[in-house]
This record gives sequence, structure tokens and C-alpha cells, in this order.
Amino acid sequence: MSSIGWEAIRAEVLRRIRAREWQPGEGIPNEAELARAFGCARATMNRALRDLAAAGVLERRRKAGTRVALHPVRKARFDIPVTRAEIEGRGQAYSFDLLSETVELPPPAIALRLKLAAGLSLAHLCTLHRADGAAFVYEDRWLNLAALPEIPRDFRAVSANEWLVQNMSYTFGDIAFSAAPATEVEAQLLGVAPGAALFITERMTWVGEVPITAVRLAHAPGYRLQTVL
Amino acid sequence: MSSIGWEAIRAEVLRRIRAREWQPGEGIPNEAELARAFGCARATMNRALRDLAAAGVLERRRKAGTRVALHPVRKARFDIPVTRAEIEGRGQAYSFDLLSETVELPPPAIALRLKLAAGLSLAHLCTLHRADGAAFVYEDRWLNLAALPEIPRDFRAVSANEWLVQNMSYTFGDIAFSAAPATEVEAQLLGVAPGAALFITERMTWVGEVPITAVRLAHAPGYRLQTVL
DNA sequence: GGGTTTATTATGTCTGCACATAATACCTCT
DNA sequence: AGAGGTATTATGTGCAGACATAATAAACCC
Repeated sequence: MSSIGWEAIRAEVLRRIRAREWQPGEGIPNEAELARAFGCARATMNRALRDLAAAGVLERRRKAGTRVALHPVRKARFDIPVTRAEIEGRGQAYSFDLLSETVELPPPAIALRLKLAAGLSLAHLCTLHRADGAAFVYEDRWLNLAALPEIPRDFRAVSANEWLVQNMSYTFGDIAFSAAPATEVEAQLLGVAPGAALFITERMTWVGEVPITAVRLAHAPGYRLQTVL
Repeated sequence: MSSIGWEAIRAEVLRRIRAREWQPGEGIPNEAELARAFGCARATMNRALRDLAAAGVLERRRKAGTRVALHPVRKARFDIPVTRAEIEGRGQAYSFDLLSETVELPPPAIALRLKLAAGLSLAHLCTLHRADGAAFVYEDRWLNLAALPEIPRDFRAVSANEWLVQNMSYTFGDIAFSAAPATEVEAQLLGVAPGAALFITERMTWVGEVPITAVRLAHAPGYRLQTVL
């Protein structure tokens, strides 16, 4: 009899899909039937199937039933660590240089994407993060001072990045990855030729409707964002 | 009374974390207590908390209890669609050109990463995918013919990509994103200057221990991989 | 035949209970 | 006091039954 768990059931369902016993496009038996076949409760079957649906392997619709996904859109999960944690996780020594710190009007593109009221000035911080002394990533950050009550006046001791994580955790936002040629500034700081291909991470965060920060990270060449499917 | 569902409970827990009613590092009440407080069953509470733990907001350990994560490693989910679906999803017309189709020894880097026996030849397919006729992504694919029983001899009708999805779905593998300068070939095909910054997707897939395919996708400039946190 | 209402059905979720498992806390023995 | 075994505790998972919900299929009327 032997309940071996919902993960084992999920594995067996996945095996049948891979073995084409259940073909893409056409449906598989319903939960109640499968539960009987597997000798488990429907709740357990549900959990296994729901998990596979979340992974994009199955498509489920009420009444219509469950079927093997026709276009298996892979849903990959990536961990987006804090720069410091990322560097230290590689066993390298972390340090950073605060290159500039001003209060100014953001460029229109930034203001627009943050849905800012026109004419509102933001803090503008440029930081170079280093791994074992070597340039690792160049950070260009805009901070909405109006939304940050007790912001430190000096980011030379703690990086803005880290202060935000500690004090403004659990915000909403979006993140995007792209490739872009190195600007003059980025090229010099990261030690590459101008126009070199850089991996760019852009992040924006809000607390409710209040924009907090917009960051652009230009990674040194060789940076890879990787995951296992 | 009034079950409003585990998602509402999850939302309320998240609200308390954001409002710092529960601070990072220190624990929150146990499931049984919270279930009483929220007026739901422990299973429901468990589901809400388990989901937040999966998202990286909470850390849970048996006996030790549940605590707000100290270093909220963002776990972002990305959908990795098939090229065709991606283009058609934008409402553009999909087409592709098979540029070359040979059987040859793969370069050492590919052979190594696929853990191939030395001296094994692979099919090598180069394809340009187009959106509304414009170059969208250049695909450089190596296929392990030995592992593919009924492979079509002609990929001019169906793209290799799509044939694989239809016939070899649900494999394991890994995926990586990076930035690289356009090679001569890529530059010409994508209509950019050589050395231009391109967004690169690399994927490898296995069925069990058998390597199936290694793909490198060089995306036309402007490509962004985006998600909401 | 075409359009609208009603019945059916599969999934989604909740409840209350039970036992399994892992990790900590405690207690005993030397 | 220190080492090792035992008890406790919070989460993880399982089960059976129930109702909710959404989407399809059937029945119906004109």
C-alpha cells in the first residue's frame, strides 16, 4: 500500500508524459480516477498535478480536465541575490566605491517608468562593486528621497543596495535583463573597451503606489545568469 | 466563519511583513496559533506560509519554526517560450530560414558541456527566425542524432526547435543568459555592426543521461527578458 | 436553426483529523 | 561538566468528505 508521497506520484506522471504514454494535446484521466489508480487521496493527486501545471507541463481547466501542455512554456526560476551576497557566495571579498552622490532631476525615461510627478528630484548614486578588488558590477541608482524617511546621509559606510534591503524589504517591482554596449563611463570603470557587450539588469521597486528606486546594473563581461530547468 | 481563501491569508501575512509588524530575522507564531487567529484550518495556514516560503519571503524549519527571511533572495520566475510562440504572442508573423544543415564534429566546448563521447558527430543546424520578416533571433543548434530515432531529414518544413518541442518534450536541462558581441555571421544576419551587444540564451537538454541538444540563441538588439516580482 | 437557460462535471479549495519527520531541548548517566 | 540518549515540538504530508466555481454540454424555446 505504501504512500510514497506526492512527489513520487508527480514523478510517475512526468515519466508517463516523457514516455509519451500520455501525449501532448490530449487529456489525461481526471483526478478522482487517477487517485484510485495510484491508491491515494484526491488531495494528494491534486497536489501532484497542480505542481506540474505550475511548472508548465500540464494545463488544467475546470470541467475541461487536465491535458499535457502543447507548448510547454518553461517556467524557470532564478534567484536574484543582493550584489554583496552574490560576491561573497563565490568566496570572494566584497568592497565598493561610491563614485557620486547627487540630488537631481532624473532623465525622462526614468521618471516615466517610475510614474513620477514631473519636476521631482531624486537622489542619484553611482557605485562600483568589486569582487576581490576587481570591478564586478557598476550600479546606477535613483532613489525617491520623499518616500524614504530615515535615509542615511552617507552611503560610504553601507551600500545603498544593502541599506534598502535591510530597511525597505519586501517591495513590489519588476526586473528585466538585456544586453547593451558599454558607455564611456562603464567601459572605463569595468576595464573594457567602449561598446563592449555588457549584461544589464534593471530593477524598479515600489511600496504600494509609491516609487522607491530604479537601478541599472552593468555587469562585467563573463557574467551569466544561470538556472537548472 | 467566512473563509476567504488561502491567497487572502497569504496577502495578509505579506502585509504584516511589509508593515514590519513581523520583523526580518525573528520568528512568527506557529501554524496552529495563526490558524486559530485567522479562523482557518491549519492546512490552509500551511498552504499560505508554504507559498511564501517558496517565494523566498519566509524561511521554515521543522521544530525551529517560521521566520521572516533575513536576506530576501528574490526568486523571480520567467517564462521561456518557444521562439515561434513568442513571436506570435506579440501578434507578429513567424517565419524562419534554415541556413545550414550539416553533420560534423562539435567544437570541444560543446562536446565537453554535453559530456559527449569523443569523436561523436552531431547534426549542426543554423536557423534565422523572423518576426514580420525582420530578423528576430539567430539559432545555432547541435543535435545528437544517435538519441533521436525518427528525426526528420528535412528541417525546411518544420523548425528543429518546434520538432523537438513536439517530439522530445519534457526533458531536463539548464539554461543561461549572458551578453556577447555579435560575431561576423550574427552581425550580418541580424543587421547590426560586428561586435554589437547581443543578448544570448544558451540551453542544453538531456533525456536521462543522454544529451539531446545544445542551442545558442543570439537575439536581435532590443530584446529584453522581463518579469514582475 | 439560433440563441438562451439549465444541468453536469472536473478542478479548486476548505475542514478536521492523523501520523511522519526533523531539529531542538532536556534529562540522565558517568 | 560533558556525552549521549530521549522527549518535545513545529512543520510536512496524508486521508476522507464537503462545498464552491468555472466551463462545457445538454435541453429548451422561439
